[in-house]
Amino acid sequence: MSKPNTKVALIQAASRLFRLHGYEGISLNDILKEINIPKGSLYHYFPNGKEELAVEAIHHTKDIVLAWIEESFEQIGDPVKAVQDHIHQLAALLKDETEQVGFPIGTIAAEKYSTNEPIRSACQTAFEEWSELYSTKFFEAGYSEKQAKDYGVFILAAIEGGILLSLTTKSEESLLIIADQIPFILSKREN
Amino acid sequence: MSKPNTKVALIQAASRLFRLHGYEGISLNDILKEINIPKGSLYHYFPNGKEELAVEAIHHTKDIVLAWIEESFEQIGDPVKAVQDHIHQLAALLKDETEQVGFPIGTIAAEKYSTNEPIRSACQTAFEEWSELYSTKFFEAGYSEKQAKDYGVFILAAIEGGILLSLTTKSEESLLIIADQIPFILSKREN
DNA sequence: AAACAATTAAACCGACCAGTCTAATATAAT
DNA sequence: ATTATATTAGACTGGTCGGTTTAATTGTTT
Repeated sequence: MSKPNTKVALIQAASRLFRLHGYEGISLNDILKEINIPKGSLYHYFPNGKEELAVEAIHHTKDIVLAWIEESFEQIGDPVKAVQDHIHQLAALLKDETEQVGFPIGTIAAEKYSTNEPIRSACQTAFEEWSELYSTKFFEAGYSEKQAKDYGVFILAAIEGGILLSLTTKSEESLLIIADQIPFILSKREN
Repeated sequence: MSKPNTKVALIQAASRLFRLHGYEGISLNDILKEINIPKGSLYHYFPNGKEELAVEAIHHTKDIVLAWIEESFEQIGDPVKAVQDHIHQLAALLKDETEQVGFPIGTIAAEKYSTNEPIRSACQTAFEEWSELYSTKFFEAGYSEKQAKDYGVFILAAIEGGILLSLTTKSEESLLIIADQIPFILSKREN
């Protein structure tokens, strides 16, 4: 009990740095240096080293994003506008040099999906929970069960791709184009 | 002249391995070992080392994908069906263990967009040329200039995101859901 | 065949990697 | 106060990294 602040600080720093540079692009020394913590502490809290820390960092990133999506839906009733709001917030954050969001989960998933099963599994969980959160909101807003599910997957894919394009081109344009298309995608059709 | 087969072999191997494991996930020794080439040859053809090889590998990957998209459009006139065909081929390839497509450009872009300008720039070029190829095809098929451009970006983002989801979840489902939505996205609207 | 350039070959380098280890120190329990 | 436990501290290890260097070899030109 008492104060495992060190463990929390480690997870937060790892979450941020893995988001920005991926799994192989950040060393344990990088993480430790940033928060001034000795290596002994890391291996005390995470006996299985980098992999274990990464899995917990992925869960942490997942929870942050979940809460963030939820917030847009709670503040804005209309699911179409809520998704657009979320994307607009993303675009604004990517522009902001101080806020370094990076490519949440995407980078580490792309790197390790084929070579590290615990990490791939953690990334899958994150994607599934994000997608399911969208689906739940759509279903609650009156979409059919199948449409809610398909749209959840589709919106997540478009946003993930949009973040990657915007980061790579150093421009929010891709994300804004995607936001503009959202109303046409999220229509209640007969099929 | 004559036979710079070694250089081509290096670019092809690098293209494949970077696609699968990213920039930091693959060492020069990994690449050299796979095609049995000594380190001296690599630094003969690529004096600036890993970064220079990566930039050429990115261009190579870009060209492969360009030709591949083009093929779907040439074989199938209707742009909606052509995009669907391309996505279905992608989904099939990801399932096939022998064909290792990985996450073309995406992984290396996600890793290095903020820390290596030559690589970021090469990735941006790839994304732009892919997107513009889609746009050109849409425009030729009668879409308005703005719609053609926006749809090009949107389709690319959705496909990139879909590949990432399918790889991470080890299932073609995400890509198939996206393919099913394509007809509804690519509609000729008044706006 | 002699001279020259292009290419291959691999030993080698300092830097850094994830992970280990032992000791010191703080905190809690008795 | 004393013991036991949790945590901090950082030097250290074997291995791998990207990159360098020098020499051997091949190919081309004359």
